[in-house]
Amino acid sequence: MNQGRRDVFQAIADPVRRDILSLLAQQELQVSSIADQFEISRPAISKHLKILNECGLLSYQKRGRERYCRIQPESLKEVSDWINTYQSLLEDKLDQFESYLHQFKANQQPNE
Amino acid sequence: MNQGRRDVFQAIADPVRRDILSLLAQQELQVSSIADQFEISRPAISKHLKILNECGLLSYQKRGRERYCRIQPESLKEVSDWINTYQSLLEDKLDQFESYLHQFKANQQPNE
DNA sequence: CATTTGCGTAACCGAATAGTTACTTATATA
DNA sequence: TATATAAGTAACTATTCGGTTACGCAAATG
Repeated sequence: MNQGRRDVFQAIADPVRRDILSLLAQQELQVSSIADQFEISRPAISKHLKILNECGLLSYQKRGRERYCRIQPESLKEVSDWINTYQSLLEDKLDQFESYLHQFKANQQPNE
Repeated sequence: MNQGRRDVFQAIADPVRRDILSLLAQQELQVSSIADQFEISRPAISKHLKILNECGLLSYQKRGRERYCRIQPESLKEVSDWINTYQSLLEDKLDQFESYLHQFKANQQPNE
């Protein structure tokens, strides 16, 4: 799991981390409440949380001996922006599909 | 780099693969033209292409001895959809920031 | 037809990943 | 104050990843 400055693309590559984020989208949770939702050990969860924290997707707030985790979705903007650079390509594809449909329909009902 | 059914989240986690996609967003390219753009070896590029292909982000078209690669952006929808489930959270954050700004402005100019 | 070119595959390697168990520290509680 | 609980850290392990070099094969070309 490891060290160093973290990349949000890599952080969301792991399905466990995506699941953690989706839990936290509903509500703040302390570490062990998160761990309860998974088969893997608590230390493993701790490491995932650390990674999410290091790339800015998660913040901690300590209350007593508990550590509450909150999702910090702003970093997802980086991914969102990246995806958006392909938006026009995606739309072209949709357009192509649309005109295919149109063509198909025209062929089905040639007298329309 | 390995086997099995591929995950688009993992595919885009690697910066080289993201760079390949951005090259292909401009134009179709054959394998060695792609490899020319990178420091790493052609076999390494081949493996990256294979991964992109396995998760549906890239298609091949063979012409003679050349193999042309085309981006297939539809699979990005999966990521896009996932991001969108956090869109409301992101907007809340923006709202919070906005009302913070509003508050700030109000405090700066109390007689407005 | 010999050679070059384009490209995939195999075998290998070091580093990173994701998990484990064992331990420690700090806070809360009986 | 002794004990239980929350959670991080260390050390270790197996697997995956991203790269390499060496090789093979099919298509183009001299």
